[in-house]
Amino acid sequence: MSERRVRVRFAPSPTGPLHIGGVRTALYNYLFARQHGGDLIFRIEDTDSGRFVPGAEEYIIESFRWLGIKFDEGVSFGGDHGPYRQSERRDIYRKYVKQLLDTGRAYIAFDTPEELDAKRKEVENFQYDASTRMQMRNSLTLPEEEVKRLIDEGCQYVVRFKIEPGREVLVNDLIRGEVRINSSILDDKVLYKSADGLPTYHLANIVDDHLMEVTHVIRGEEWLPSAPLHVLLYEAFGWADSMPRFAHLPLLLKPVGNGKLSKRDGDKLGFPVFPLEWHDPKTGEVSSGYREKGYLPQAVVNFLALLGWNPGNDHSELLSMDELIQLFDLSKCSRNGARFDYIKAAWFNHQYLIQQPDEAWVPDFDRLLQANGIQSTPEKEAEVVRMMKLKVIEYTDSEGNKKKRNISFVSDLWPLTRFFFVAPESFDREDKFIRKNWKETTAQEMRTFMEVLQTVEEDFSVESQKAVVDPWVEKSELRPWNAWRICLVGAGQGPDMYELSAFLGKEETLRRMQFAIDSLG
RNA sequence: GGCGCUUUCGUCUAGCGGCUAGGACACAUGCCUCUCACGCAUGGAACACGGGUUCGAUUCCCGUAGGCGCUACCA
Repeated sequence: MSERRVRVRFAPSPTGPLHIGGVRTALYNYLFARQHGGDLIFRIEDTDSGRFVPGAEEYIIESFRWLGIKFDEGVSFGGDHGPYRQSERRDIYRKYVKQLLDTGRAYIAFDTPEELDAKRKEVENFQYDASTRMQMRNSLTLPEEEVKRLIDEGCQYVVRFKIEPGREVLVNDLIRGEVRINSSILDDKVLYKSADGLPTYHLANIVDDHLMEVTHVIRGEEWLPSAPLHVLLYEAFGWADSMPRFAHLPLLLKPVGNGKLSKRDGDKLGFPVFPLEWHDPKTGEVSSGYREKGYLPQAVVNFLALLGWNPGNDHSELLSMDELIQLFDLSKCSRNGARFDYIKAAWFNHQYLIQQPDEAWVPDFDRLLQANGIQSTPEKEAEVVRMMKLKVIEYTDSEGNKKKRNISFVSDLWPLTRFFFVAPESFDREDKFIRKNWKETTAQEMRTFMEVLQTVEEDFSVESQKAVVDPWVEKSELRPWNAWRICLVGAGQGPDMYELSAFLGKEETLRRMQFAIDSLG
């Protein structure tokens, strides 16, 4: 094999938002291209005019921009192998369809979709191939003048690939090894439709990959059955020598149940299957996206990379894009479908989230508070984030060990920070923590404690409180912490009590205590 | 139905003829602590089945069963 520059492509169809499985395919192409110092091409396969969805192309481009997957050429990226939109390459395809027709590798068929449907109903397992094509209405069975007349009359037709039966076709797959199939089971695939003057996927795909000098075709396993057809097409064009290598990736499966991952699964189990939120222009339906759910792009990339590929035992599973590029290896891709584990996806996000600086959280946290009807200031929010990171995300325990909390998304913070902004309105006497920490004598103790707090300086800083409270705690031998926490939080959670009361201020702290005493008695 | 791909803990996987079958997520228990879904420690948990090949199979081959995909004038 000659030393060609590695060129791969990701070629979605703009029929809607980009599925997460497609994202993984693109990612693998990107990793492969980068590792080999090659090019990644972005091609739009819009040969099915009926399924075109406005905005899909822009959505896909924005998704990759967010994820940090960069293309070297293609739609919106430039390059000298264009145009990269298949609907703009009609003349090119026409030329190659003619070549196949002229060399007798393809023929014109006039059978209407209705006729074919009828045939399929009539004959069980009907297939348009060597065994049946001589009974159909095509340029093989009709006289030449008749064919010409039909075309001149504007009769719609398709061009079919004439598959030679009884041949063993070999597909050499980088992941699966040699796959052999007999050409007799292939049907005479439609390559071109006169109705819209566009080729089908198969023809356009081969012509474009050849013209764009693609060296490796890395795509989903759903294409494996048609790979032999593609091999045959390369041969028919006389391009067998420069045929790309194939690699068919395992599919992403539902987290539970049978079948491949679908949009429905995301809705049902509450995780996104699209990188970005998508507003369907036709139905108005909104599908959630990883970005809007609070995922970090590095986490999505890391998680996806490991779904169907693994660098082996000597590596951490936390891998940056650069590390992925270095480690990626097609031959180490697994061959069986991978269930989509959204719980683990959240764990990856946790890992990347806690590495972020405090400031990075504030805008998202602010949005979270606003969504919950809280008016606050950026300074206050930054203070809460600091406290939560200190206590909840990362803190040092009594033995000096660094500890971390399980926050997967900034939005997880709301139930953990609500009490900073909203005073407890009621208390659940059945709550384990409250039952254990609020006894008959507690109300009286809290009253006494309030008197002590009254004497703290008005600034109510942590230091001012400690100066007064610590000695009192030591002398009185009371341990007010848990009961105090009930007063201020209403439950057994939250940061260090001094920090919390300092944040709330003297007035609010005492107010909440009085309320708890009145409520719980 | 036909054709193809596939089969290691619940999940993602390591393993490429000889291992107490390893890791990660999840789960359970314990420790720590003024609370918490963290951290640390510990634990339970897998080679689909049946034949071969071999001194020896999780590993190689063949069946069976299960899973997945394709079977359009969609990609």
